[in-house]
Amino acid sequence: MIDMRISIEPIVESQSLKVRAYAALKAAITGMNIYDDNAQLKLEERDLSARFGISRTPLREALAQLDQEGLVKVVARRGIFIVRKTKAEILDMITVWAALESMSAKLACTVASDQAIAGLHDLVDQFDQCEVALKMGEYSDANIAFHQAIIALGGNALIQQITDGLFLHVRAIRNRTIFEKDRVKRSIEDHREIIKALEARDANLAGRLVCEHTIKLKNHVEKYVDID
Amino acid sequence: MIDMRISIEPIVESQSLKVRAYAALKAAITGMNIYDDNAQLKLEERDLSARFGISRTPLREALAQLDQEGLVKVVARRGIFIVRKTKAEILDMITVWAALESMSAKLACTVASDQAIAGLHDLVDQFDQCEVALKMGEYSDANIAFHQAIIALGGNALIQQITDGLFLHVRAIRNRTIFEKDRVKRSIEDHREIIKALEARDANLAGRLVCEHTIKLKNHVEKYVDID
DNA sequence: CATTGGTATATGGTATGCCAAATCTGGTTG
DNA sequence: CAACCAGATTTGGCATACCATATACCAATG
Repeated sequence: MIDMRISIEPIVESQSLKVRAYAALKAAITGMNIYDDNAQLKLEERDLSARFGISRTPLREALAQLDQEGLVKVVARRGIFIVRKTKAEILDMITVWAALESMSAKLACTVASDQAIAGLHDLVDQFDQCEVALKMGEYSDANIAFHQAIIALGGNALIQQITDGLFLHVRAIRNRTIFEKDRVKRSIEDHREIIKALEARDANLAGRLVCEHTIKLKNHVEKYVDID
Repeated sequence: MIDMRISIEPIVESQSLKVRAYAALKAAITGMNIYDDNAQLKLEERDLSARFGISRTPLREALAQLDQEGLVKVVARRGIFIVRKTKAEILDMITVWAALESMSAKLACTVASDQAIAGLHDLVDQFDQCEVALKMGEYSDANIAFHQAIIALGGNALIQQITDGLFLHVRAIRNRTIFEKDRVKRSIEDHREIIKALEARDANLAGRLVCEHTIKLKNHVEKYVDID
């Protein structure tokens, strides 16, 4: 018997103002180069609520969430400030990234399908093209996309959630990162080796390679990125 | 010349009501056995604000923060619910724990002082006494204290922050965890070996031992803990 | 002119009230 | 008796007004 019910989409449950304000603010903050010297880092509740056309209450809740995530800092009777992470904090984040992606790679060796692993090749190829383009931004995004893919293969939702937050911050310093063609080339080689290890289902090797690869980035940032 | 200035302590800047409400709620929630079958899992804003003697606004902000941390879930026009993590989520948490503590152990091999590492022996000894007491609660707390100590040795503040949040949830299921004397004994042996590896500054070994040790816990929880 | 103390303003924190949707309750109806 | 409907109640979302304090500005003072 044919299903006679008309197809009903649930009415777009318009998200709460808080959620929408949160998304808008997060997009705005992560979209700007906060590490530029002339970046505007101060915000005001009343100004923002007026510009969003909502009251301060849901806006404050969105700001509180961003505060907890470390993107802004709300100071009583002073203002709301977009947070620039210190170099030490960025290095700590990359360390966490290394640990979690390494674990994901190990997990992927048992849980990921051959097909899913094979999909990584495309990402490396895109990455390779960015190398030609020699643009830091695209390079960085393609690089992060590859690592997010490995993390997704591990199937641990919490790791994905944590690292998504980290990537936001690491991404923000890319304009402060020296672009070296050699480093990109070596990076691509690393990626190809990682894929090989995953395909061989060699958990120890994959975990080690991923960790070492990200620690290389950490060392690079430590040496060549100048923030604070 | 004597310093004639009177000694002035900065006035204790009383924290905001939001912060205090957050702390009180968090303590209350983590202090109760939310996995007990007859646990009260529903809260109400107005009831809580009345009992705390504050208005709903700061209370709501505290609840929103707990919501983001995953301790409660605020549902519009339904209520506020204390969140019971699913078994899969707990397992994911333990996996993250394993990855981050393993990384901390590796870091500790280079950054921790001999003295700091030596301090771990005391924790194992306390742990050993808890074995005699055969109480799940004390065992669990002493166990977590040991692992937090290793994480502290790594010196990565972000890892500490993330794992502190995880331990809250893992701690909450301890009453659902079967207490096995054999497991405790093997656990203590593991701990002593981990200390040895740290003292030998063998980063690879320490990292591996810590990871394997926590994965054992994960497997134990997977097999013997019944929640959901 | 430099210093100092008061005052106005800016700005995040808090209290309160209303709104809309979900739920509950009691009675009506077939 | 079951199904159902309407109004009352519950409850989180939101807007608004007021509060307290950090800062800026200005006048009084030497």
